[in-house]
Amino acid sequence: MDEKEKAVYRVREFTRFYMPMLELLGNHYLGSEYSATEARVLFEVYEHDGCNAAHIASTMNIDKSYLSRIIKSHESKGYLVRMVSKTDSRSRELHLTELGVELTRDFIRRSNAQIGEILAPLNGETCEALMHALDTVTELLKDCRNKQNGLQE
Amino acid sequence: MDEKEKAVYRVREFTRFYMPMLELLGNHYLGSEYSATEARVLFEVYEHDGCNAAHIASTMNIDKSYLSRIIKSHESKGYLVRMVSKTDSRSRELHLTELGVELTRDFIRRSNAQIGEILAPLNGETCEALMHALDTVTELLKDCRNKQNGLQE
DNA sequence: GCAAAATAGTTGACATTGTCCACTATTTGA
DNA sequence: TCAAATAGTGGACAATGTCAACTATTTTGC
Repeated sequence: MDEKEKAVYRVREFTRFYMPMLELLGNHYLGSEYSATEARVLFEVYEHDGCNAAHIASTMNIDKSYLSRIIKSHESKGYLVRMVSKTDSRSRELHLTELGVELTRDFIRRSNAQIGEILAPLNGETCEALMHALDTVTELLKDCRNKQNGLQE
Repeated sequence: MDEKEKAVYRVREFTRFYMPMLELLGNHYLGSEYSATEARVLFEVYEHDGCNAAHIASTMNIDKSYLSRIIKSHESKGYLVRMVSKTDSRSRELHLTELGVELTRDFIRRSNAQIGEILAPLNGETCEALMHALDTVTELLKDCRNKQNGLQE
């Protein structure tokens, strides 16, 4: 097993450990009454106010008809509003309502609380170490991605 | 924002980056015709030959009736066999068939290939760095878990 | 040893989640 | 200006997951 194979094995092993640890598996978002997909749609609009369904469908990689229904449901619950775009009347700009913003922020709070609970035993030093290690992983993987895109594009 | 809050934020940020990077979202396992759940069941039996459904249900945290049907389906496709346990006749030991082992190994090969492709630009040195960083993250998070379980149990 | 509780697994009914295809309306582009 | 592309909707359906009831065992407490 050479270095590269070891690293691949290690990434797989890490993933198997990391995902269940953060309870990222399963369908309900942080034990809320909303599915992970429903929550992510709200999150997407929260972060990209005024985006349209096509944007969400492509970034989340989900079916547009499915998304259409999720958006409809969010609208009916008063979490977001749709406004016909002025530049393209096929497209509707999505905006969270105050209620939707509240709900989304509550998701974020709960997610923070959950992770905060997991990290509770860390002290200043180990916090630093964790963040540093996460930075390293992120940098290395981003480098990989950039180099590959650089070659292809 | 204190150290702890920074770390929590950093973990969330990392997760948002890491999961899509490895294409861990979505329902099909590595573009196969099997769902992630179906594949994970095979994987579980592959790693724990002779385990029973209860073991899988608890480690995967899925409904036993759902699992019962997945196992039935795997059996009907010839991927595994069930044998009544000699020590507990309520329980059935699960064993992959040769075909099931083949399929599972193929999943692992494909997963390795996929991750290998992502890691392709790494060299010996950066491989080491990545593995070391993953080890650090794993250790720190495991410590958190152990300390918390230590307090509770 | 025995009744009650717990456990392994199955099944039916159902709810949720996601996919596929056809369709309208609009915009883009040759 | 007309064909192709894009945004979004809706119907039909398939896949995925949940809940409760049930049988057959095993374990537990007495």
